[in-house]
Amino acid sequence: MHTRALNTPTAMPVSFPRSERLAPGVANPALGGNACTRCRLRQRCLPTGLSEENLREFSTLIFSPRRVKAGQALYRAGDAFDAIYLVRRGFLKSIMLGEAGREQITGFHTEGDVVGIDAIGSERRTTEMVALEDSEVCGIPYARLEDMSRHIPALQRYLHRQLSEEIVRNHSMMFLLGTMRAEERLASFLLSLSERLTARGFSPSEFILRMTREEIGSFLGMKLETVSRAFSKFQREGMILVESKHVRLLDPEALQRLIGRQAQPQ
Amino acid sequence: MHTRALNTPTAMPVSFPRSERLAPGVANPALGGNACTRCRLRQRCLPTGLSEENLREFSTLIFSPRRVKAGQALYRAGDAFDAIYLVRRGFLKSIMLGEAGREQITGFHTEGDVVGIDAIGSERRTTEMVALEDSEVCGIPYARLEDMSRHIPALQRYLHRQLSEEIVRNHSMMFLLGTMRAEERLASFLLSLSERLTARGFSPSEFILRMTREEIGSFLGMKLETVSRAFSKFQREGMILVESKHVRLLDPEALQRLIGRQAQPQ
DNA sequence: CGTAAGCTTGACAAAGTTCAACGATTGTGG
DNA sequence: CCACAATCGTTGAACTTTGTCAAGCTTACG
Repeated sequence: MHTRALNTPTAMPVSFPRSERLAPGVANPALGGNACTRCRLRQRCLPTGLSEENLREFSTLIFSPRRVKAGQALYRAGDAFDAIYLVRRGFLKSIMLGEAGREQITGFHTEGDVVGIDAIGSERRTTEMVALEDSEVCGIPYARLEDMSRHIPALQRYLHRQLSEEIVRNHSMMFLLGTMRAEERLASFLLSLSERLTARGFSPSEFILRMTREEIGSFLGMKLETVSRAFSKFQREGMILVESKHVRLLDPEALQRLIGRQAQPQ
Repeated sequence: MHTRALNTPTAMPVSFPRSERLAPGVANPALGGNACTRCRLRQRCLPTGLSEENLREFSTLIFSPRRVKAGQALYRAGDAFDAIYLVRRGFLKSIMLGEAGREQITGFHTEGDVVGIDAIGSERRTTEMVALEDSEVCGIPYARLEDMSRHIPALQRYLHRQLSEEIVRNHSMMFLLGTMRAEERLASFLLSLSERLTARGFSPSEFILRMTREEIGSFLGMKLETVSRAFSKFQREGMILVESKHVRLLDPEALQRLIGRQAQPQ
């Protein structure tokens, strides 16, 4: 039935950009110093423009990959902030906790993403990072990264770009939460998910949601029932096919149009 | 009535990042290169822990203060990103523009704040910064700041702290927009405004709003009528006194309680 | 195989928006 | 300096969107 690879943990991407693959499951030679240069994600996660020597030096920074099982936390609010992480495999959510048991998901993260960078400047974590499926991350001790970025300009630029991207993402999220209605939010969510998966070599139109309706709702600032109804409506109107976690976008332009219409001057 | 001296920095062209390309960051003759050490805001806006020498060097980075009149833009979306700014006086809003004329205010800024830092990593501005009252900002060319932060660790830390604070602020905003109801948002807004003003030595309980109801609404993701009604309700219940832009907090604890109650487990 | 978790849907309630009217304030040009 | 226009703020009433509660169904899992 499916002709395209889905974004399941087992499926390999169909057209992985510059596919440079290590046999899946092969243990990373612990701190080999050049582990990164052989990583299948190096195009995506490493700073560009490093010399061979710099790359080797950078490589020594990195902790050997750490596993985080589904449901487990990579870090919790209150933990000391001492490292940022590169997601090597899997899928995670970051959560912000407030008073009265209120909480909100502030992001979903998958392979190639840098996570945990938001705590820079504070001593402790203010958010929590929890795996939604079995995942693997590479830690980079932040103090050493900061040091090293002082004499490797490309690394400094890399760090700043990551921070900047975090800020830009947050801004679009504020925009979404501040100006869009429920259906627009969901449409926007689906399109951006599709975009991110495409950039990783997966099918742009068909994917598996790794999170529950409740988690989508938390992220988008709405209740799970509203998420569910919006999914059903999109399906009824022929824009998507949805069956539980399995989604297929039939008419992305329609979703885009749904977002675009609103509010003209005067 | 203000007196206007035509040969002061006041007369700077509005579009200076584009046209005024020469000598960015050259020490301002009028201010003698150590202007910062004598600035009334130095405790608040400068990096801490700089040696005398470093401080002097940092000082040479800074453009002489530039005025932005109420209603004018410091920069617009699409402008080249080449500097960040320290607000020396006044009050500004940052705006994010979307399709279909949608827009959202993503922040309000006043003296001592660092603004325009969000575009790091991109070539161009993605947001717009507009003065709500006559304001004055000091520009810092970003490229040179990045350079200099390489050999002055305290400066690097300063930069990272600013970025981090931006991220943390954005997260609380996402939390507010994602989990709070209209009245909670407004209460939260008032309390944080009070907090910020207190930190600047103003009265914690009485202040003048520099923005309209519509701007508050845009920031908080609600309509101006809803803002107005919430104000009226707070007043009716004795929590605040409000008369147009003039606000007095009578019972901050009640506002705090209003936010705190909601949602228990199971 | 039974229980828990997740998803969908309906009916109703609550919150927020829209539209409209009107008063107050501000700013501008005569 | 006044008069007029424009902007801003408040409030009511009708309406729309979203949340709440409840039921039933499916799927996952021990």
